Amino acid sequence: MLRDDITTAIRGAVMHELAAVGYGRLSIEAVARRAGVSKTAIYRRWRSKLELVLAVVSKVAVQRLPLPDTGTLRGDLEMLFMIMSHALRHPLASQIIPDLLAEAARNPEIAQTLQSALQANQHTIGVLLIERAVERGELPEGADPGALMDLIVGPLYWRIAIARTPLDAADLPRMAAAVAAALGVASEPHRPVDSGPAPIDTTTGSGSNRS
Amino acid sequence: MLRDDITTAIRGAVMHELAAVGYGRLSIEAVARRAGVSKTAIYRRWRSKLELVLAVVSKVAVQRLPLPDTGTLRGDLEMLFMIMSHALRHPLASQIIPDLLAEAARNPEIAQTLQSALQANQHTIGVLLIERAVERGELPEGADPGALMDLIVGPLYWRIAIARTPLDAADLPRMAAAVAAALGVASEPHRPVDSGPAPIDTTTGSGSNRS
DNA sequence: CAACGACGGTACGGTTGCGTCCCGACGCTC
DNA sequence: GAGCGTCGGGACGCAACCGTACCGTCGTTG
Repeated sequence: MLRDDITTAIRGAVMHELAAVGYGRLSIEAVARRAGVSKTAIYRRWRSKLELVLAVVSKVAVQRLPLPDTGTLRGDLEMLFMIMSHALRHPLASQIIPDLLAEAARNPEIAQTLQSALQANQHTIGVLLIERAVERGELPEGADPGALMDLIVGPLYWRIAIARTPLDAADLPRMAAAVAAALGVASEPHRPVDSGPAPIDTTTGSGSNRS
Repeated sequence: MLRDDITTAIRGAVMHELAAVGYGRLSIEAVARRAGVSKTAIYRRWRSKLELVLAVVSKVAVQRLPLPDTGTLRGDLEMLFMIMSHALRHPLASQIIPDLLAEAARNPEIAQTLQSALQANQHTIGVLLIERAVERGELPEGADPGALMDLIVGPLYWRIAIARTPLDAADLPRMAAAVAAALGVASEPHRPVDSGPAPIDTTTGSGSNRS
């Protein structure tokens, strides 16, 4: 029986090492050093660096985010943003996630693992949040969660993980409101592009308004 | 005098190598091999891997994107999205950019270089696109380009570089419309958050609707 | 209490990359 | 056409890491 405490130490070391040097430069030796463990201990548990990282990351990524129903799309978004920004603020997460996502562009196995993890959360978010909004009448039916996902997670992810501009908690409601508006527009059934320079209805404009 | 053709070959090799293995695993030897050049040729031009990459990337990143005035915020966004998606579709760019952005989280020099490059484009986008919209009356004055940037580039970047879902060109207008709506809401002057579970107006709701 | 089995740790050969040094080749100048 | 300066290429010593084989230890079982 493999000792749990050592397994745990390895897991932690992988996370820290991943954050410190990234997947590309992650070395088994460094993980072993940081964990205060021998390389053999690691090779006994996982066959390769890829397997090790995938296992550790999967274990962490599976943790679902709770997403309470606030009663409104905007409220749900605000809540989601708070949770996301909290999660992405973790120094480990904010370094590991972009790194692995970049690595996923090269390594199909990593891509698939992340895709699965992402898909899980996507369902938490997509199915829950969006379908809730549809049921409330805040979004029209037939809204495609996949297409809306970009609008939901894109801005916050960019802000925190890419631009890394400090994000005041007070900014989240504003962002939530903006995204809610975007979702309204994006999920409208196809409408002809009002060509030309006519002033635009920046709000959801035509149909599909609630209340 | 250093031979230009060799310098060019090195630059190309760096880009390809960067895309293939990422910054973390980029090795001078591999660059030299791919460029069909000796290591000395590289060390004569740059002192280290970091300097090499920064120089090559800076050279590429400086190229500004043209951004014609279409007459409307939505049109400008659509145009911008087309340009961005075109640029991000390049296999090299779509692998190098996320990789370097992830690396920037660890390496301050890379962060600063990218920040500069990003800031340049940010001004192209922010000052041009947003101020144009303000002048047209499509956005209220005092809109903070920095805060709006997340809404503009976040969704498309997420879609192409992170989720890597195929993006139909026909989807861009929809996304542009959605983002335009988001910008309208986000740039509204502060308004009290309607607290509580009262049904929320997911659109811009109260005032400030144009047209 | 003895023997077994599974564990973690150390040591090893092989590989890869770093950064440098030296050499032959090429072009330019007088 | 001879000499000089600069270039690119190959080789070297050094360090890190990979994956494995072997060794001592500990807990368990009969």
